[in-house]
Amino acid sequence: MVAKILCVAEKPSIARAVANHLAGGNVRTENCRGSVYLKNYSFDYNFPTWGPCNVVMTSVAGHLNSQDFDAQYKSWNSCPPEALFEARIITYVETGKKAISQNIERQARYAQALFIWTDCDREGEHIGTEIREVAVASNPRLGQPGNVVRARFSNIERQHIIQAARSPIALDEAQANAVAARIELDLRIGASFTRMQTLNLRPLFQANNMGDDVRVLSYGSCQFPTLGFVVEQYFKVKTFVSEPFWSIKVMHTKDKIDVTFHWDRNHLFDRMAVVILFERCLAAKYAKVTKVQTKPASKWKPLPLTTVELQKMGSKYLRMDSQRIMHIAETLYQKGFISYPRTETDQFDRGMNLRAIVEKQVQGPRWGQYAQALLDGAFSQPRQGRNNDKAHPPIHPVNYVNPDSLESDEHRRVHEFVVRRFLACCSDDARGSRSEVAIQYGSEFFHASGLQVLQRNYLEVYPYEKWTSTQELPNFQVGETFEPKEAKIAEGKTTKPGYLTEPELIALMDANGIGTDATMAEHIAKVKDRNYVITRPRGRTAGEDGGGGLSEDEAPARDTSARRGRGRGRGQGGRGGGYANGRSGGGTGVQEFIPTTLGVALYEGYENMGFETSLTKPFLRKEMELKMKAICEGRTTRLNVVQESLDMYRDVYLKTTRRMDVLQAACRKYVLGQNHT
DNA sequence: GCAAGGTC
Repeated sequence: MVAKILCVAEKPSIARAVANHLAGGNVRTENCRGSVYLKNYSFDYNFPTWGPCNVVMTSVAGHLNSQDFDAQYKSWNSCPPEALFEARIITYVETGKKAISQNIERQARYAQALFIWTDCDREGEHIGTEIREVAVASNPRLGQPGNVVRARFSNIERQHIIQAARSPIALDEAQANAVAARIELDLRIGASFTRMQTLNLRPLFQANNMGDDVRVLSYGSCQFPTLGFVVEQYFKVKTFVSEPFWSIKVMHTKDKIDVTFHWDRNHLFDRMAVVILFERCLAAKYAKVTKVQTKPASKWKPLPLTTVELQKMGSKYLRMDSQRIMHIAETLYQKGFISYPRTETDQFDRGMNLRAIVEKQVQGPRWGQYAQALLDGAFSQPRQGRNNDKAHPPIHPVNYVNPDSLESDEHRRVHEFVVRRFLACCSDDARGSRSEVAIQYGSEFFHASGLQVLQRNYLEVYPYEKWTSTQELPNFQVGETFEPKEAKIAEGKTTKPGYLTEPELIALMDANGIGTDATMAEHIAKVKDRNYVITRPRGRTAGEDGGGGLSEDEAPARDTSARRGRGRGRGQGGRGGGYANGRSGGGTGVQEFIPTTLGVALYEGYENMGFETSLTKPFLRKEMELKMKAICEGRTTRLNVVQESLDMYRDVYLKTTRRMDVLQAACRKYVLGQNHT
């Protein structure tokens, strides 16, 4: 008798890819009843484990189950919010997912084995247990040991998939348990704190006709740290005090070329000290060349594209916010133009045929010639980053599409970026030569440097980065002495930092483990939606609005309408710049984040309570991550982690309600313009 | 009406 095997992937795209690889062209495709995008693929395959089989390959679409509190807790007035720390949680399949779970029930009924093909990460392991639960309920025989297995795969190259099909392993229960703990904690803590905050603070706003601004005062383990980053930068801007500093500059002209030598000490904050050192320079009268050096310099090509990098680059150069970028990347993916857009991987698998992907871009009107040049010999293997999520390759174009056929300019910009980034990855680093001249003048040392760009290489196809030659340095010889044309003390001052921009916020979230590649943009959108922060386009230059504007360090934003046209550029770096290709015009497009009075009030309120572990800082989320890791490694259990964490949050919750006056005072201070004390 | 995580 031929065995029937049911395979279930995490998403339709994986089901399709795996089915095509295993079926070798002989596959029957059926629509899944009640779902427009789910397909069932039937084919025959000879698994070493089960012999010749009839296979049905299908998928879910992410998590199958949802969880919520028992119906009796539904109303916000049904119980004190802290009851949600213990309230019974029910797990159910949402209406929209019924068709998916029914499909698995039907297909599992006569299967001898269930072969799970979810992503090989923690969430994938948990989704695997959800699939198993549905399948075993429909066909208890699958519950026998060894009848539910999973595939171990880290990309969808043919050979790799076939290898995975031949060597199934067991689901990792520990990883699934870690996720179950996260789900429970996020729900209990999020819901209880959200209700508590809303019920206690909203009346304050309503009494002052600000009820419309405050629908829900939500708390979430990702929302609050995200808000915290924005508020902390706001305070840095607000409390910034400019400090004067002084430096020495030495100017000279040789071979009709003007050079400025910069002080090795950069600058000092003590004017008298600078004056004394400066006088020693003048007293020496002659400067002596101590070093002349010309050495190769290169600017490295970018790493293969991850989701976080796409969002950072996009919000910096493509004039869209991260949520918009992800939405567009998703549609490009679904149409088959780019690979899966949610990936942490910044290394291409060695076995991947990158030249074949480059070849598809040869017909592109704007970058086709460049792609052809890569194929004609300029191709260079991409750099390897340090991240690999073992589930997806870096984001890359998979098929050629004529940009003019894409539905909007935003789609064209995101698509063009993905293509150009990929081609840049497959190119050589930019090459140049850097010359340096160092001099001693009195007791002090100075230097000048010049850059000549010799081969632009990847920069030709990647206009988002700049690397330009500077004026060449005159010819100096070591040991040569000269009397500088001019030397002077230059005065400067430290410049005010800017508010957080979207790429900076994403970088902070990424570094602190707040959210995942797929959810960061949602958390940012959420704190905007909650009226905790607003965004506005970053102004172009200091003092541009020519007076009359509000000063930089006034109160935080009070409404949701962004005030335009003020603000100043950052002192150093990170200015976003314009989109290259001569299309920069009109503003940099990068958005900056400013907390609202409400956002500052929540932040300050919790800070003023003086808890050891602040809710507005990323440590708690980090701790949860560590605990999940401990579950995965068998050092603790799901039950332990849930109990421990709930005990801790219960404690914070209790302290918060006891000191609700502090939180309320902060709200009054910022939102209602009243002083507390 | 609450969270964060998958995914369409």
